[in-house]
Amino acid sequence: MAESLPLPDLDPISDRAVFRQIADHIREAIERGQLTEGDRVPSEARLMQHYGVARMTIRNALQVLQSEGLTVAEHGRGVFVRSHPPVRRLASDRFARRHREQGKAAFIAETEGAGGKPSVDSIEITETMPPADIATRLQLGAKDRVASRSRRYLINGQPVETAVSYVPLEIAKGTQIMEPDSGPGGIYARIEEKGYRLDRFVEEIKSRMPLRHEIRALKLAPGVPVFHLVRTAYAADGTPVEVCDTVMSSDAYVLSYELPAR
Amino acid sequence: MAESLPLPDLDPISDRAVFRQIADHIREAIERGQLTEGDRVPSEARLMQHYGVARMTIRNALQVLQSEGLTVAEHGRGVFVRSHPPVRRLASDRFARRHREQGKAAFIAETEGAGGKPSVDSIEITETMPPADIATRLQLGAKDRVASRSRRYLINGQPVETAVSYVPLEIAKGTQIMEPDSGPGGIYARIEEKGYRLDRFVEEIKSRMPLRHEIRALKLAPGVPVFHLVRTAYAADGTPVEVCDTVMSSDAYVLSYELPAR
DNA sequence: GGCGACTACTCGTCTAGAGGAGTTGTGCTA
DNA sequence: TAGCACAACTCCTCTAGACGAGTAGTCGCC
Repeated sequence: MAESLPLPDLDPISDRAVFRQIADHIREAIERGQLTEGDRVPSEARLMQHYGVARMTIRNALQVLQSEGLTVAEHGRGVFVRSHPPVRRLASDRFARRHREQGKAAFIAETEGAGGKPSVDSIEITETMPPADIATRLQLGAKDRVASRSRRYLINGQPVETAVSYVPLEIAKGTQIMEPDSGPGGIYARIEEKGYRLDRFVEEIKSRMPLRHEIRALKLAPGVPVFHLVRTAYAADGTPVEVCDTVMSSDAYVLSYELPAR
Repeated sequence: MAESLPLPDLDPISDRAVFRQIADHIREAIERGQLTEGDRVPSEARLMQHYGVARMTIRNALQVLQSEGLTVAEHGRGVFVRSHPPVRRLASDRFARRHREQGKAAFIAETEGAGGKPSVDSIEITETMPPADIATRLQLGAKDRVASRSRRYLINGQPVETAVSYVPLEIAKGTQIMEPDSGPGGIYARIEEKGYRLDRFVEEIKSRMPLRHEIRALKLAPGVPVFHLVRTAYAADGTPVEVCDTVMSSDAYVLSYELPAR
């Protein structure tokens, strides 16, 4: 290869499809470090020449790597090895009361702690009927309404998470929960001020490929899955007081939990 | 469509690529429930006829859906809407001491509780040098060796998880940890018998697309991401006594954690 | 020096074919 | 009736082109 990337030739005996063999070669170059983050993969034209195959065969190979999340194609520039930005921890004490008492919302505290610049975006507050699964989690009746707060979180300008919180209207009404700025300590602080002492949270985590609107909202590269996390907050008497439905770029997060051995 | 699936026509004005429009149509049919789990998507030939486009264009559209995890192609049979098998919870009390005292390993207890048939597979026990990140987590020196137990978990014969546990050799030596059957209550019970009272676990979760060997080992459908979970077990004095590195099909699991509000 | 046009290179989309291989049902044969 | 051969249908791989559109560097003009 003129670009000094030594790709092997095709194995004419193998019954592995040609485009897969080519994908294998490039993948191995990445795994061996011959191509690293941000490097450009040889162009389609070069690869066609090297392997002596049709363009569609090369494109199939590149498609494999892209859907594995190893590369990104940039129109007019080339195909590049994906960079894996430093990940951020979601510590399991992120909802500790002491943080609320210091007036910091979890996301802000956490991001600043990791040396990033947090920002929040697209805040929308509405009064609506909750989706059925949210209503179930909040133990609401068929006619009960909720306040929903949706927003998008960014670190250094890069979107990493979208979230929608649902709070029974009865609790949210007349508080700063209904306003874009939910005040010091965030909505959990407001809920506690209303007399509901928070007792525990339950988080349920799924992992899946993003839907189209999620790819847009989080500017996800192809082949990056998302965490879909639903957190329910319970008051001391066992009543659920909030459900937060969040979708996170799996690139940006390592989730961390501590479990007692009891 | 002869198959009674009413797909709209292409929008000749839209500047959205034809193959994307076609993917959109099929995706919407799935989302609206016109095509449900296990249903066959109209064949390439039918779609070519319906839309009046070339075969590669149809294949591109189907490729989009496949990489979104919505469909699976079966050679010689057709393209089918993926089924999402019932998911299983990983309750946050799965490592509670009471379970160990009842003699059940976490996986067995949990799966039977959910009405599934658990089995374990490919158990291999070796004495080796641990990978660097594992050594760090176990706070081992450069020459310390570990016992590694790798195995694969199945539910009703379907592989769902691979796991490798690393235990410092000093702890594992001479115990049932070195044998395929680690005895009642699993290796945590053995570690406690050796005098290390387990205090807490820390779990770190990433989500990513599977590597090739993981696709094979877990029989993953295309477009299914995996959870990569690393759990470290700490004794009461703060010493790490085990690290377990597991890769789970995101299809088979919803992870669930409970956090105190402290 | 600054700016715009041009050009070479990149990936994106699409066409129109080809042969291959796996699956399934039909219908004939033994 | 059991079993096998075959046909029809499916998706898989690959070729050889076409045009479009985004990017970036060069070069000449003002």
